[in-house]
Amino acid sequence: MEDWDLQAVVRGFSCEDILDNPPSLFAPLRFNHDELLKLPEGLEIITDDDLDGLQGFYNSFYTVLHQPLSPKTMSCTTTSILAPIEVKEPRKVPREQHPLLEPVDTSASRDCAVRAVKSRKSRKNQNKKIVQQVTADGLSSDTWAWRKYGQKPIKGSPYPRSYYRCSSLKGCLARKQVERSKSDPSVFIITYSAEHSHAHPTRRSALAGITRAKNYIPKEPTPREQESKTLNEEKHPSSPKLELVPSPQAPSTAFLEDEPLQRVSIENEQQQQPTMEDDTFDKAFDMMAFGADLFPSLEDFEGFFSDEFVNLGP
DNA sequence: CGTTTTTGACCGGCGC
DNA sequence: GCGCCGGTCAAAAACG
Repeated sequence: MEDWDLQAVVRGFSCEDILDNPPSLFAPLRFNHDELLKLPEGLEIITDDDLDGLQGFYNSFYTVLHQPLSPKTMSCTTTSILAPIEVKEPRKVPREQHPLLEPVDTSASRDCAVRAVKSRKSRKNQNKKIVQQVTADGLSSDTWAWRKYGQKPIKGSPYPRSYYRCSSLKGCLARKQVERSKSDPSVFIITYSAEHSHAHPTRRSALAGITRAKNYIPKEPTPREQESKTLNEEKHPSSPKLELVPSPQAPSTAFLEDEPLQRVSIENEQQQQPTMEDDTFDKAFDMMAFGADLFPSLEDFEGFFSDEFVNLGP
């Protein structure tokens, strides 16, 4: 990976930037297997089939949410894998003329994308713990919604440890522990474990962008969508249609403000600090997970894309 | 009334 | 087997 100069390619690539900046949210993305082979993490779960699936899955998003770039603008993406392309003069081109957007098998694409994302998540959930030290008034730098489920006195410390789980989505494995430092009571030690299995609930602009795109597609309301929230959650506990809405309150962190004091360490069997490459791929996979969460079933996925703007056939 | 917090009970891992 | 410890569960209370 030493000779893998992604930095020039991905400089400025930020998940938040992308999600907050609709023109580049789903810029064309080329998954080049030869180049992916040089990446240290995430690669091992990507087979050729997965790669094709990810490519098609991603391109489906791009096709629907943004009009394809002109071939001239597109040419600069041919040697990069994760380059968000600045959209200067977007113009609509027929799908069959687009150099990167090939016919998509929605079933295979979505399955491959979901499989790849889940595989990656399960690996990461087993290994990574992230420890932060924050000031007393700086505990809320993470804007996830947490629910406290326990508190225990800790041997050797006069302060108890509080246990939190993510309250945004049933089944989310994300955990968080908070305890006051015994050596410096003004500092709180936060330990995160596992990862969220859903999109960040506060990515408002991204959701707005998705909503706007979906509004372009006439869609008959399904009986499921007309059910009450309670009934929906009983039948579809992991449905993101409800959970993606920003949580109106996060009591466990509502009193917290400001930025974290510092990141202390990342406890991981394999790596101490995420590299630029790893971080970039994490964000790319976050985007994939965001898409996978948005469409909990294949029916949702195909219903979203099978419209007059996208020709899914060969 | 739905959601979150509190808090004692419970459980599994570990060392002796 | 026993006790300790950390993590989780779940019923009741509190909250908005």
